[in-house]
Amino acid sequence: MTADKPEVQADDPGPSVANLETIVSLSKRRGFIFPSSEIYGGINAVWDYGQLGVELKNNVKRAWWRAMVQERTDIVGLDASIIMAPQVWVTSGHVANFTDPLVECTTCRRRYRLDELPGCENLTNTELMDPEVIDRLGLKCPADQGPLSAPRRFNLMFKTYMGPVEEEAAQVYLRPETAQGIYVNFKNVRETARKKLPFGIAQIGKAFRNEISPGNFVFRMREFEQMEMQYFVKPETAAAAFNDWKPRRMAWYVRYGVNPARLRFRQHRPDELAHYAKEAWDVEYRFPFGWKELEGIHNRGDWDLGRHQEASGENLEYFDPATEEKYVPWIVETSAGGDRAAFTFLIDAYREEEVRGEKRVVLGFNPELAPYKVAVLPLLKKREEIVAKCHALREDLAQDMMAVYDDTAAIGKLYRRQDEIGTPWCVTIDVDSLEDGQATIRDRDTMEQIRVDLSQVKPYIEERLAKARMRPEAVPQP
RNA sequence: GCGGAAGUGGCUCAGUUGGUAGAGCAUCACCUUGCCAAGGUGAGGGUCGCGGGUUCGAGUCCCGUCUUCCGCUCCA
Repeated sequence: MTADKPEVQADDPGPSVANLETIVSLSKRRGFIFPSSEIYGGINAVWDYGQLGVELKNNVKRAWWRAMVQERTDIVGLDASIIMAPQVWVTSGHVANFTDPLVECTTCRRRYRLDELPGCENLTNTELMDPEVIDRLGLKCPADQGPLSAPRRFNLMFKTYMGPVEEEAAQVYLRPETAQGIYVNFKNVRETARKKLPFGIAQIGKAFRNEISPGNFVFRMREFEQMEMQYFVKPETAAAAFNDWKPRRMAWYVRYGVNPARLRFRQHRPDELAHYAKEAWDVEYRFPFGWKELEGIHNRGDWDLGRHQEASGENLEYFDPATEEKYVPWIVETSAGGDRAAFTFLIDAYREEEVRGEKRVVLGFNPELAPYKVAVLPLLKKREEIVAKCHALREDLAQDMMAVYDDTAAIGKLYRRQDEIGTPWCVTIDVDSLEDGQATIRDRDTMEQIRVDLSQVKPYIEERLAKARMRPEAVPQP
């Protein structure tokens, strides 16, 4: 393992497992994340985003899209379908590698397709999955004669049927990764977007995997969102492109508030490289349950386009007008988890503070990611003029940002409610406001209060939001 | 997939040797207060994860199942 940072950051361990339990409970209590289908007992490794969670996640996706598409001239977006031609998954290698009964040698860890071992060629599906089949047929590891595990089917891909009849011919898969949707559209985009190499295609979308070990809240789910960008380059420049994207991707998390001390890179060892990868690094975050992958940056070479070109018969080469060369582009991929990113921002924003002996939880989101940007609160809800001004202000703010009104508690409690869900600013209208036309803006992080004219509330917040989006070059490097 | 632990109102939990459920917080209403989780009164909300079984009677015992967490395994 190669790490750019030491294994332990004693000075900043980040949220603990106990904090995580608080976060999970808060997520449920305030409406960030719920177990899916909870009234029926839930379903394994699937979660739903509630009224606050959907805002957070949408903001995360928007922030990613901003960095990948909006701010760049060389990357365009795409939204490919979840159901693709089954042949795609044959070409990609997913069908061959993840739908078969596998057995593993318990000593050398080699894996075999059971139906390819001598004497097993004609076994039925039922026989192939019989736990006793190894003993019954006296099977041993072909390499070292070690004992074999019971057969296990790696049903990575979700299957369903297209059309009215459930038959083998109509079987389709829910995509286990979004990348293939980009590869199969490479030719379409290249022809219509008028981009010269190097250029990229970015996509955010759902993917589905029958993970063997899901868990850790929303860290590993069976239905999840990927945020992927495939960058197509001239083969000789792939290494340089890789080295450009690698730090850029870690900086994105820092840009939106993740503590750099809780981020690191980890390079894949040669023996753990995926079949398509020439080089692979992960951006890892220090979760309460350990350092875990947030995002992978992979040099995929020409593996994908080459395979699709061969299998489809379509010419996927790029003609370079400058050099008059023709070649299959190489791909540098950045593949992030949308749910993991949202989870990371949630965890990293967590902090506990003590105010006059009372403990309170604050989610210190970057304002761009906060579900609500501003809460408008009346100091006195008895005064109709105050309430009316609050509603008018909220309505005006809501034209441009998520803004909420709340009057169902004393002001101190209203503030803390907003702190707990990470609202960066609260605007309070009081009796004086009726006279001087000013309101109080209270900052979640500094607890400072400033008094501004009502007409200046929105410009003030918009200016602060713009600052929260800090240009990439202004972001401190991890 | 294996082993362990746990599932009781939105959250955190209590429920004695089986006798058809409580607390705190939260929520809502009203009164009071008015700049950092104030106080008072009241209200709503649970067939105790789900399904069977034993029993006159099960949150409490038995079986199955689902879900979550921990460990192992696994991990494109």
